[in-house]
Amino acid sequence: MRGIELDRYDYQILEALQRDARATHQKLAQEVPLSASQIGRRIQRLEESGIIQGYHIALRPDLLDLSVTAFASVSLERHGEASIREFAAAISDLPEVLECYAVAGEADYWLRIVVQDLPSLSRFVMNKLMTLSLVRSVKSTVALEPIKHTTRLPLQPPAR
Amino acid sequence: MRGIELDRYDYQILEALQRDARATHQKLAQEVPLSASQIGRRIQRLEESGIIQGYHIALRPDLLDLSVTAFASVSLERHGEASIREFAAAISDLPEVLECYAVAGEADYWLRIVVQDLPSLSRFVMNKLMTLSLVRSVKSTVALEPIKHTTRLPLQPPAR
DNA sequence: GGTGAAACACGCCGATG
DNA sequence: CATCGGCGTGTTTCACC
Repeated sequence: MRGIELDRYDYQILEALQRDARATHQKLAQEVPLSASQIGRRIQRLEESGIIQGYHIALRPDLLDLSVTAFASVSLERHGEASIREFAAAISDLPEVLECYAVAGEADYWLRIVVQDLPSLSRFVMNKLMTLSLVRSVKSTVALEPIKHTTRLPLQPPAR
Repeated sequence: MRGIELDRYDYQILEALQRDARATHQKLAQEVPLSASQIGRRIQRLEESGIIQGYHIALRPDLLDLSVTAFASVSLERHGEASIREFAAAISDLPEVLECYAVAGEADYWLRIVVQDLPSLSRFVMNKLMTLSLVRSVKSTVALEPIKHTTRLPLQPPAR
């Protein structure tokens, strides 16, 4: 699934936006050797192509009474395509689950969960996760401390 | 570490900004029963208090030649405070590592890694991760498919 | 790539409870 | 006295040339 062709300027724009998503076109024009109007047009193209998915706000969970981050490995009972879709839909409806990936190995899925405190985690795993009909087993681990958390991708600009 | 007191309007603003970080103050004023200028002032306060950490752009990794997401559990040789700080600093310098948490249990740290392809993953783990002096062992797993990925926190608005 | 008009953010004001 | 809405100014964006 390759998108449109990006040149070095597109990559420079993306790098700059990853650093500061609120930079104005004029500010970006100071870093990228293009005019502000060209930068605006390129950003629009990047948005339309889906490369730029959206603009998000980063909140500090600990200041909002969300002090527990946990991980869970989940194994399913069955592995048919319908089961997988059903599980995916159920996970999408759980706001406490911020990330979920299908993985190879011991478990089938891996989740990152954010909740208020340990009792909330317990309630969430017991009442919401394990009660999903397809779930066979859940193994959860509490995060002790966040070391790093970024949304910045390691972009590989073209050599040219 | 509790921050400033937030009322229901602050929560409504945060909810709305989590949905659309580029919403203008006027647009927000249509959802939250406050004037645009008040909303602007509250957002400023939320930024100053650190609750709003920043504004980010969400890029689609698969369209940018970053098709592999992997997870790694890392165990360290020693666990003194200096070792931990050294490891944290080293991880922060690795752009391929997007998330890292200290965890309780079998491993010491858990990482999420994004790279171009499987050979890149192999190179990264072998040459960059395992060569960190403090690392004793690394166990990595490749993500087969992303099911969910959001930055939206499950906010708990006050009852009042 | 540049230029205009419209929309926007932000600081200042008096009013309100 | 903290918080509010309205207004004016400088800035940004976007359609058009």
